[in-house]
This record gives sequence, C-alpha cells and structure tokens, in this order.
Amino acid sequence: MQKLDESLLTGLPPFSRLDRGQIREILDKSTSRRYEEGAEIFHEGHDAERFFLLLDGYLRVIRSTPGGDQVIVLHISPGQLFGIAPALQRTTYPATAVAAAESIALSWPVHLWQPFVTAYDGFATEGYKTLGQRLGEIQTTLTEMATQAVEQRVAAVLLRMVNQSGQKTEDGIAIGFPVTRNNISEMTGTTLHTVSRLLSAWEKDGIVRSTRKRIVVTDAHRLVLISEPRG
Amino acid sequence: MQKLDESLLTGLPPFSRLDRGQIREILDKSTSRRYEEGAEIFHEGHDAERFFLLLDGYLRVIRSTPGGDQVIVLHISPGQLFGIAPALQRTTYPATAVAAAESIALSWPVHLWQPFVTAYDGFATEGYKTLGQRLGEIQTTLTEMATQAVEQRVAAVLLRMVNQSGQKTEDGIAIGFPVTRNNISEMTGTTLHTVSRLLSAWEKDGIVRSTRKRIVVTDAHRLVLISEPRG
DNA sequence: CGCGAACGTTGCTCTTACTCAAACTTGCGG
DNA sequence: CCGCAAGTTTGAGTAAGAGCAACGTTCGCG
Repeated sequence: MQKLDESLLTGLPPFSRLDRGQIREILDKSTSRRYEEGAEIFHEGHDAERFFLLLDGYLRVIRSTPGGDQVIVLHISPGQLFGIAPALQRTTYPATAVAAAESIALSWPVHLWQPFVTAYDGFATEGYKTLGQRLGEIQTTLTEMATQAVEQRVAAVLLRMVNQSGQKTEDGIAIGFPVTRNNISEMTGTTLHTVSRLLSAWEKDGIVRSTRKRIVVTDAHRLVLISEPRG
Repeated sequence: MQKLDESLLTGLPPFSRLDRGQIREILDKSTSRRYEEGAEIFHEGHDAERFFLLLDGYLRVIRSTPGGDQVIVLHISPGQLFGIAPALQRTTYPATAVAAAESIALSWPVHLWQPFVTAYDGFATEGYKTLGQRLGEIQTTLTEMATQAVEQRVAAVLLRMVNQSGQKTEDGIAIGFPVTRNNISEMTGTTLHTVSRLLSAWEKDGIVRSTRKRIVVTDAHRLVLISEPRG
C-alpha cells in the first residue's frame, strides 16, 4: 500500500463534507492499486468482497451472454464509486469491470460500507446519488437501443464518451481513453463492420478523425444532428 | 383515506422486521389510492413528491422518446416499493408509471423517506435491495436487446411476465395482467406487427394461446428453448 | 528490423424485420 | 343492437444491417 495524500479525496463528492481527519481515516483503511489497460478489476458473478473508488483512468462495465457476446453497460470516470454491490445488498458483482485505460483505484472491504455510511455524513447520500444517475443512464441507453437506428446509436455513444472524458485538441475533442470499433459495437448492439463503415463515412464528411483506438470528434454539432431521432 | 389493516403490510419485505405498532404508524401516515387500468401514477420529469408501495395490481414503467416512441423499462409487482426517487437523491421521476391492470398503491410524501430509514430497522436495506435487483434486471434487458434476435427477445419477455405474474389455468400459465401486442413491442424494441406474427406462429405450434389482451403460455419449456441464444 | 497478432477496411450477399396498406374482430357505450 | 374505437391479422415490398470473406495497416516484441 503506497503513501496517499488526503488531497486525492478532498474534492470528490462522496467525501466533500468531511474534514481532513476523517479523510485520513478513510485513506488509512484503503488499498490502492494500479491496473493496466485491459486488466480486470472484478468479475461478474464473483463474491463481492470489496467496493471501489476510481482515482484515475476509465473503466468499462461489461456483461457477457451465455452465447459469448459482450455488452458494455456503462463507463466509470474518475471520482466515481463503483462495485458498490454491498450498498444494494448484493453478495456478488452483477457485471465485470475492466480498465479501458491505465487506471488507479482505491478499495475497501465490504464490511466497511455500513460503518462508513453511519460515520461519515453525506457518504451514503452521494453513493446513492451515483446509483440513481447510473440507473437513469442505463434506462436511457435501453430506450435508445429500442427505438433508434444503428447510426443514431453510434453517434449518441460517441457524444456520451466525449462528454464524459473529452479532451480539447487542436482540431476537435478527443475521447480520453482507447476505443476500438469492436468496443463501440459492444455499446450499441451492432457489429464492428457497421461501426467501421459509419466512422469511415463520417471521417469523409469531416465529422470525426480517428486512428487506431483513438477517436477525435471534429464536428460535435453535426454528430448531435445525426443522433437525434427522425432527424 | 380508507381504513387499512396492518396485515396488508406485515408480510412485505420492507416491513418484515417491524412490530404491529410500527406498522400502524406507517399506515397512519400513508395515503391509499386505487388506479384504473391505464391510469398514470406519476409522470416522467414531474417533481417527485411521493414514494409508493404497490399493494395490488401491476404497473408498467415507461420512458418516452422525443420522437414519441414509448419503451417499457420494467414492471412492478405487488409488494414492491416504487417511485423511490428520494432514495436516490432525485427530485423528479425518471420515468412514468402506468397501471397495467386495476391497482392499489400506498404512498407517502418524500420528506418521510429519511425518517423511515432511520426509524425502521431494515427499511432502507430492503429498499436498496429492490433497487439492486431492478438495476440487474435492466442490465439483463439491455444485454438481450443488444445481442438477441427479435424472436428470442419476445420469448424472453413472455417468460419474464409469466414468472412475475403467472397464474395457473387448465391449459397453461396465464400472464396476470392485460398485455397488447403493442405493449410487447414496446418491451422488445420491435413493432406490433412482428409480435402479432410471432404469436400467431407460436399459437399454431401450441406454445401459446391468446385472446385480445390476454396471453396464456401453454408450453413454457419450448418457449425457453426459443429464448436461448444460438438455440 | 522483421514477424505476428490485433485492429481496421471494404465488397458482396442474404436475411430479418420494418414499412405501408387493408381488412377483420372484439367489446364497449349510447 | 348498432356503431365506433381499440386491438389484431395478414400480405407485399423494401431497406437496413448482419454475416462472410479477404485484404490492409499498425504496433509491440523478440
């Protein structure tokens, strides 16, 4: 366990109401770990032994089908709690978490969840707020999936990633972590072929620019138009 | 507000750890209401002023798209808490709840959520358990939507409704509330035409039997086979 | 620096299921 | 009991996108 600075947590919602001493306590009970791109943080169906906070990097949360297909359910950004199965009285993780880029996460054993909730004001509140947002997001994704054409879904997903992790560059906004065509197909319920064709077409139109695993949105406004229903 | 019997709540998970006195307190603060089939309990985007418990009937939880399409996100069965936006620090309802059959629900003003959580042991626990299950269900639906063909999705949805509300009849298991072809299409992201064709074909094969708004599954086993990927 | 794996592109074919259209059935309210 | 509305069925044409196949490109590693 490496040496950690209180300032890491000070600004984050789950801890914003706490003083330095309390944050020190929380940190002292935590384990910090670094994950390579592609590394698994936890696996669907395994016993939920710890809950996590992402300090740096990005994660994909994945569900697998019996048929071997994978679906990316959501992404986790820095500052978010995740793997909080204990908060929902679950004993196993309902999905798998994989590092989309090199990432750093803190974690605590599940038996500390309840003590944290009672000891630290606002901790539970913020945890459940995250959960509420997540539920809303997934419902939105589901709704898109049910009503929109593939092209609109792919556009929407690009915009969502840009909003969550976008970094300004000279010629547009870059998605802040590596994404393959296949990843996008797993977010939108299509094939990597169709995604590739769409990106090629958009690149020709000057809407995006991409290299292997990296995508820059150069004309977000037009992408919004594409993502809208009956546009 | 009509007269209510404590026995209504005694068996339900959110209240199972409470004594008669506590249940009386909770009931006294509640409002009971009856909803006709098709009636709205609350509407997407409106201020979340109350939280609910379904006593009898079935509800559909719906999201609408800007394009006017509707998607049925999940169903609520008797005994479940719903509209618990306050638990997730939300100030508006993220979806619309509609009675799928004639239903009865209790409700309380949101400002009672926090007091209930602190005063009644196990109340929060059970509420969040419900939420965790719901999150898992929606993820499953999303995964199906992304990876399965229409026929498999429709079969899966029928089985889910049967599991949730099935009633034994002479020749099979009936779904316990009215369902139209259009309803099923809104659960599976297809059209009522396709659903109608599938049901007709299955009826010919002796897998289901249906009349207007009523569906009986006569051969659940074969429906399971259909619902399985790469079957 | 060269090989191999992972990632990406593109063309073609073929099927699924959406769209449009029309008619039929059931049940309710006047 | 009639008429209308809501729900259902069926047919025919079409297009979106999946599946298959082959090839091109990039990058990391020995």
